[in-house]
Amino acid sequence: MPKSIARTYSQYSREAAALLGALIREARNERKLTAQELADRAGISRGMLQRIEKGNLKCEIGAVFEVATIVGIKLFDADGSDLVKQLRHTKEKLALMPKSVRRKSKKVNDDF
Amino acid sequence: MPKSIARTYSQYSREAAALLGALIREARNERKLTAQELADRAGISRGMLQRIEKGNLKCEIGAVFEVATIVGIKLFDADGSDLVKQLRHTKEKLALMPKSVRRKSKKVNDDF
DNA sequence: ATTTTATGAACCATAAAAAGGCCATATAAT
DNA sequence: ATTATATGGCCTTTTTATGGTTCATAAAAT
Repeated sequence: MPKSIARTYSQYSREAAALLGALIREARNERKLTAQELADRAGISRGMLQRIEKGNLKCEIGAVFEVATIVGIKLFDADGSDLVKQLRHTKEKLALMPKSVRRKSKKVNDDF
Repeated sequence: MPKSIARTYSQYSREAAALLGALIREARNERKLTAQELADRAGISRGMLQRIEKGNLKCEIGAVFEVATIVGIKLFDADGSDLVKQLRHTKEKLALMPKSVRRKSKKVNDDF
């Protein structure tokens, strides 16, 4: 049972969401879409789009990605994107990775 | 009242979430963190982290961002990132943007 | 081999998010 | 100026995602 969680977010996460929201809003305006129109296309409510554009961290990621995609924002664009670069790396290694991880000892490996 | 929505997601959104999840998992393994440990640090449950790593689109974006941040994934990294590039553009323009958008006529401006 | 620990998947109760409506304000068009 | 449309909050109801639990399997340590 979700027991009254008071979630906290790092500043980085907050900024990331706020910036993404601002980017979405700008893209929407450039395309001359009203909030209602974009919300309809994304299959969400207008209030939801408002929260996304404000950078609300509680929005579901699927809704954010959908909206971003519709207005033409590429989270993982072609080949220049740093994330895509990292991911290429990932997918190559993924097949040979063990499914679980165990540290050598119980010593906390807190190296970062 | 939410009227029993069966939300659909674009393939792009699904892939984006799946890739991000895979990236998180790899980063977690590289840092030798167990799912429980990472979940604890992010302030989420282990089940939630599982869903994130699987690319579940219904997870809240704040949780995904937190986890990604903790394992060192930069969504909007320094200055090379394409998103940051776009955002710089955005923030400059933001101040002078109108708050609402109106099209010239009622003709649907569907140019994309 | 045995033991210990990590993961994956399902279930359930409930806190929380989302939709939809409404209204006030703001902006754009006339 | 007036009119029309867009946005931003707030509120209530309904839906859903989340945390917690359990269990089975998988992998690592011993």
